[in-house]
Amino acid sequence: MPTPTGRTLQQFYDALSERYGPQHWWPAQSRFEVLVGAVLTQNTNWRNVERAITNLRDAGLLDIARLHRLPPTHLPELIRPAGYYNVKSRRLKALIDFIWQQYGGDLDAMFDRSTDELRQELLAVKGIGRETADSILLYAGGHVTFVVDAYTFRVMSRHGLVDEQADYEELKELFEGNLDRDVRLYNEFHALLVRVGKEHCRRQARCTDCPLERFEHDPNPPF
DNA sequence: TGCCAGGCCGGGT
DNA sequence: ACCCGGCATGGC
Repeated sequence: MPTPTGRTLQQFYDALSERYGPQHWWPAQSRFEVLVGAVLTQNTNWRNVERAITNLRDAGLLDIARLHRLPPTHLPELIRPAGYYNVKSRRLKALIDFIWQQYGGDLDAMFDRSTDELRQELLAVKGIGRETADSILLYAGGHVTFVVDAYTFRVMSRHGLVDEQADYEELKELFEGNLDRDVRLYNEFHALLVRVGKEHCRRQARCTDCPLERFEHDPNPPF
């Protein structure tokens, strides 16, 4: 995709990739753990999510069948460190119930579905929004769907690369429409955006020592 | 100490 | 179609 400035989203990715190297996302030991983490990390520091996941692992509950059998009243205390533990318990339960009823608890069967169909089904589950659905699709299912999150918004808008008021689907389509359809690329790109967001793009601070400065304030946004 | 962290929902305008 | 309050812990 040539542009007026000669830069592409791929080059934007290259700049990040060169600076940080591979991110090895999603940080999990199984696909099911990705689903759990995707729900637990909603508006929450990943460090706190890790504590909750450790609790589940220690209890032998990082397993869809066991978690499905677990009385719902036991879940909040286990995931307490992740915050919002009451709502997240219901959301996790709703997700597991959905997989149980629609796919007999079989993740392979679930991910056999087409990306669009499965995305719609996941979005119909209470507590599963767009980012959570896309994270599950990409990082657990290996589906080619771009994940947008708060960091994506912040990093891209801070550097004048998207309109401040762009919404989720708009930003998602920007990436999907200007990159090769490649799971590895989508995986790495989103992880890198989180990385640079964490290190250089805090909410109430100007970006510092950012590898993306050469993309900034371009009167002719490259994409 | 107050602000922040890999959202989402439901109700109100 | 937006806008907002609620949800909650732990780190800095």
